[in-house]
Amino acid sequence: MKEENSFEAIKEIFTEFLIKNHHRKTPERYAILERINSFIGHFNADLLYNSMKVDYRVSLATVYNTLEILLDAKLIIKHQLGGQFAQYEKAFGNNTHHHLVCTNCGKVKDFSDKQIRVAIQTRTFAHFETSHYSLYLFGICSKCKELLNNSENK
Amino acid sequence: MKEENSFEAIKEIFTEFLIKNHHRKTPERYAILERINSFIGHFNADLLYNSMKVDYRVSLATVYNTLEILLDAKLIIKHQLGGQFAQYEKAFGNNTHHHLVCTNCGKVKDFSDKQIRVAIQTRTFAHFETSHYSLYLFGICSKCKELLNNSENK
DNA sequence: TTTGTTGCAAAACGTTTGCAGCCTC
DNA sequence: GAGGCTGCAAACGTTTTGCAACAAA
Repeated sequence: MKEENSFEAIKEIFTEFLIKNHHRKTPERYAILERINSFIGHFNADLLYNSMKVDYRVSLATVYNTLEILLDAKLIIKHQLGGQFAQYEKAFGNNTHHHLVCTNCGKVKDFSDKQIRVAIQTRTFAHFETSHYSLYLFGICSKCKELLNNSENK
Repeated sequence: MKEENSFEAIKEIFTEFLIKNHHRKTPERYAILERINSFIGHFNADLLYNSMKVDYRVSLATVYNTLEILLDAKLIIKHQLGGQFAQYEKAFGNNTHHHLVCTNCGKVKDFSDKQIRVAIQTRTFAHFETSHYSLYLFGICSKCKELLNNSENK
């Protein structure tokens, strides 16, 4: 029940952002926001575009355009990890977390750690005003470790 | 005096890495390592290539190839920040640090914080073996803040 | 009516790859 | 001499752009 309401609230935030920045409230933009809301975890522009195409006529250019606006509105977060393509993530509904990135398969998992979060958030700087942060731990996930061990022992 | 010696040590580490991994010790690879050693702070592949071109005949492909090897040898670190291109950084001669990234001008500054470092390094996971990490704090640097304030007060 | 937004396709960008010749080993 | 490495240029995949038609304001 709460889910339904909170997405309505997100749409409202988006609408307000569009009005304030003199952007138009096009159906494509709301359709994309809605699709993003249905995603769990990370996604990329291509995944989003292909998922839209199934039941909604929209161009890749519009997808990128809308992602840019959602980024400005701080409704999504952008990650630049592998190098090949950017990954995105909802910034609503999930609290601050950190990322485990497998350097073998590229998969990203989230975790929370209060001690780390507090250590970072309490740090201030004389000549820098922090707005947000990203923490990535790189390594090997258990699934890949198993695979690598097996291939070595053959 | 220490500088000279330590770079000789770096070259030796590189040589050992090349031998161990059955790579050839080509003059291009050493020339690139030497140029990287002369850099202060972050650099990218294009900057490195253009800097080499001035006095050394080398192709962009070789630059990328060598960066890949140096990455494997853990002599450099790769950052994916803006999205457009990758940035690199020497991993020798400077200890672990974190990054302040200005979202206005894109400049990157380093800082160290023992409390943050310890909090991250002591965290372990049941299904993930951490090898290294990256922490980026995004915000506005004092120079940009001044500029933005001025333009608002006009 | 104005002008921001759309879809489409072509272009741009950093990076990777294929290949013939070269040079370590 | 064998095969890894080089330079060159073409190819790659993601993202951006130019443009005419469209539709929100």
